[in-house]
This record gives sequence, C-alpha cells and structure tokens, in this order.
Amino acid sequence: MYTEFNSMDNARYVFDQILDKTIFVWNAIIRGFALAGNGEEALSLYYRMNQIGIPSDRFTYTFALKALVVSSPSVSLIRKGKEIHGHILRHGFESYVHIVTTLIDMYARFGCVSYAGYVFVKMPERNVVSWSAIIACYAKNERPFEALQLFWEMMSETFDVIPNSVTMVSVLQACAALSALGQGKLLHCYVLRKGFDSTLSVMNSLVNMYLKCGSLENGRQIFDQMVKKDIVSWNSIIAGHAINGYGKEAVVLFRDMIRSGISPNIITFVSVLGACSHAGLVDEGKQIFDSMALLHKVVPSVEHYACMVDLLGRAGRLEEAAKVVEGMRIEPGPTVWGSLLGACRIHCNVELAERASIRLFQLEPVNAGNFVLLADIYAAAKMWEEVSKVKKLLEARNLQKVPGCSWIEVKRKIYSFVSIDELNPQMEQLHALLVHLSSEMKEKGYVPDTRVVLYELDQVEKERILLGHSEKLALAFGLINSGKGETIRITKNLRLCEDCHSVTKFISKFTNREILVRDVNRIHCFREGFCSCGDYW
DNA sequence: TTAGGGTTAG
Repeated sequence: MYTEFNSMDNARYVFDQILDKTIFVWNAIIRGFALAGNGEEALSLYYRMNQIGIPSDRFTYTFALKALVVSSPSVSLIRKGKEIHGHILRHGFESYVHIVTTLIDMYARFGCVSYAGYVFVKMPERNVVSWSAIIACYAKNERPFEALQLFWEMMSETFDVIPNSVTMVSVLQACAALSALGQGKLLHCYVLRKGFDSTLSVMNSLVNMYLKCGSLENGRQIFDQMVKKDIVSWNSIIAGHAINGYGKEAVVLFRDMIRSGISPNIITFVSVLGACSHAGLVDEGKQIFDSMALLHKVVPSVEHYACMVDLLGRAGRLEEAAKVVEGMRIEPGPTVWGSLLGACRIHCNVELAERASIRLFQLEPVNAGNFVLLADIYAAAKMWEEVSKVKKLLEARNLQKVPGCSWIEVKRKIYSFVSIDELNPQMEQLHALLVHLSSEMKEKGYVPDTRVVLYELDQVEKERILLGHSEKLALAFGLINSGKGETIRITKNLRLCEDCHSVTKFISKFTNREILVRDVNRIHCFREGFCSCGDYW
C-alpha cells in the first residue's frame, strides 16, 4: 500500500518490522524502490536478499532489472546487468517471457543492441511484447532500418504476430528517424485499417512521422482532426513546424496550446525556442524565455540557455550571446558552449571560438565534432597551421569524426551512401552525373565552396572531395532512379554543408525538382533555386 | 497481494 502511494519511508519502516520476510515481501520492497526511481536502494536490497540466501522467484528478476535501468548512470551497471542475466540462466528462468523481455529492455536502455538482439533470438517463445521491445531497442539506438526490418519479419507468415498500438508507436518512430515517407504512409493505412486511430499515442507518432518526413500538410491535417490532444501532440506539432522552417507558425501554435489549457513543459520550451532560433525571431524568443519561470513555472535548464545562445548567436549577436553565458544562474554545460561555438562558425569569429572551445574541450574531451567545428572556423579564416594543430589534437586523443552518411527512399526501398563508396555499383554513373552538373552550374555562376574541405590540397582535388559528399551522391541517385517530377527526399546524419546547400539549390532549378533534405537539425525544402531555410541554418 | 514493450527536444 505504501509503495503504491510512493511513500517509501513508510514502506521501508514496515518492511524492517517484518521478522519473517517471505519472497513476496522482498519483491514488494524492491519493486517499490525501483518504481520510485531509487534504483540504488532497490539493488542493495536485492543483493542483501541474495546474501542471506533467499532465492529469487520469477518476479524478482524483473524488479532487479528495472532497478538497474532507473539507477544513476555508471559504467558498472552493464556489468551488474550481465550478472543478473547469468543468475537468470543458472536458475532456469530463461524461458519466462516476462523476464527475458525485461532483459531485452535493460540491454536496449544501456545501448547494448547486440546483446538485446542475441537474447531475443535465443527466446524459445516470443509474443507481441517481446517483438515490440526489440523493435523499440533498434528504433531508440539509431538503428531504425533494422527496426523496420524486424517489424515486417514479425508480420510475415513465419512469425505471424499481430502488432498492437505500442508496436506501432515504435515502428513509426523508426520511420520518422529514417524519413521513410513511403513506409510511413503504408503504416498509416495499417493504423486506419486496424482501428489504432483511436489511440492517442499512435496518432502522436503519426503526426511526428509526417513532420519528420517533411510532409507538413499531412502532419498538420492529422493534428487538426485529433479530438483529444495532449502535451506530446502539441510538442510534436510545434517541433515539427520548427524543423520544417515554419518558426512563426510554431510560435502561433505555442500560444494556441496555452489557450487550449495545456501547460507547456521543458520540451515545449526547447522546441519553441528552437523554432525562434531557426527563424531568426530574436525578440519573440527572448520574450518567451523570460515568460518561462514567470508565467509558466518552468525553470530554465541548460538546454534552454543553449537555445538562447543559439538564437542570439545565429542572429549575429555574438557578444549578447556570450553575456547570456556569463550571466547564467546554473553551470553552462557542453550544449551551451557548443551553441556558442556553432555561432562563431557561422559568423567567423575566431577569438570567441577559441574562448568557447577551451571550456568545451574540458567538458567534452572525447567529442570529435567540437574539434572539427573549431578546425572549420580556422579553415574559413585560412589559418592552416591552427587547423593542423586541431587535427593533431584529434589524432593524439584517437578521436574520429562521425562519417557523413545520407540515405534516400526510392520506391519504398531505402538506399544509403557514404562519401566515395567504391562498393556501390552505380558509383561511376553517379560521379559522372555530378561532374556534368557541376560544370553546367559553373557556367551559371556556381563557385565550389571549398572552405569545408579541411585539407590543404589544390583546388581540383578539393572539388573532387566536395563532389563525393554523401548527400550529393544520394541526390544523384535520386535524380537517376526516381520518376520525373517526383519529390526527392534525402536524410543526412550531420549538418548540411554550405556547398551541398548551394549545389542542391542549383539542381532544384536545373532539373525542376522539389528536393527535401533533412539534416541533423532541420528540413530544407529546395524549390526553383531557393531553400525554405532562407540560407539561415 | 508482486511481472514485460511505446510517443515529444537536445
């Protein structure tokens, strides 16, 4: 009873009074602490129980695994998880679906995707919950492609498991991550056929999927028709308008949300401030930031300060941005310094960039992206000696930049590209098309923006590297393999570079195509030589 | 009387 009311002091008091503690009593207290978020206490009780020789039953393991998941992060957690996994095997509990599903979820939350996959494959019996757990595992751990594959496998004749609303949420999340609009539409039909359209979480996931795929109209239509909307619905639609470049509309939606009686939370503010930032709405952003604590009782966190730094920095008000950092009431984290460094890159401010990176490198010594950002800034200023110093730092710390990767969905199949990929059978054809387009563009005034190439090479070599960027390869592939007039949709794992941005603008005009590129931050919609971001990204 | 999977941002 006390654990149900989250009154753990009382629960613990009663627990301590019980002289003859049955396994049920142990389970109840471990469960209570785990559910209350006190994983450490739950675990220490679990260990004590083991110590005094009380054997676990089929309920104990799930609570102990949950306790691990809610504990504050530490490297030893995975080891402890594997130990519990060992206990489960040694005591013959490996065929209990509940226990093994919890194991999958534990490995998923610790990012141990291959362990989760191994446990799943070894399961003697799987049901819709275990399938959902493994699909969610891939969807959440940046493996959306495998999540989709597993979903279709689950539906296949071999396994013939019927998905439920929870499964749909995860698989739609995978579609959103991939920007796989074709797959997403297919799933939308399935949702309608099976009547999942009365489940709020599924509808929220659909809205999110359409918006992440750059299909604002579809997402908006579903949202407008939803009878019941919760905080997730509103946050999704606001963030969705933001990434699609509709900053003003995102602010309008934010006001609608408040008017409809739903209180904004921390996520709402990250989204709406992000919207202001991308649309250059500095005054609105400042006003909303000031209203957070005053009007909405939401205390600004580091992320919100990072949004403000980004908002001001992007707009070129670097000194003001730096002042925000200085005046922060909480410790500025890596996101804040990172935003400042990003702004320095846009506005080529070497001095401030150096100041920001000193702090940033202390806080995040292993994030290669930060070093690359600084190198970028030096390269833009043609400070080649500094560029090579930063690169040596990277090498000395054995850090590697995340390789650029782009993918495209053509006829409901997904194709991925990394820069200069000899294994791709169409590579020669793709490169030839790009060389051809490039020379045509040059006649129309295109100048390759070689600043992003961080090597001291001659012009020809730099241009060759530029043409090998993964998004250009995906674009060429799309031009060759999709129908005339069809919109080309590309997704990239990093930020779109300046050269790819201007090339895509040219190509949208030349080929009279609409081209959508989603980079790590937002969606660019290229049409007739212009981009929806207004070159502000 | 105790059990498993899900949505929004960065």
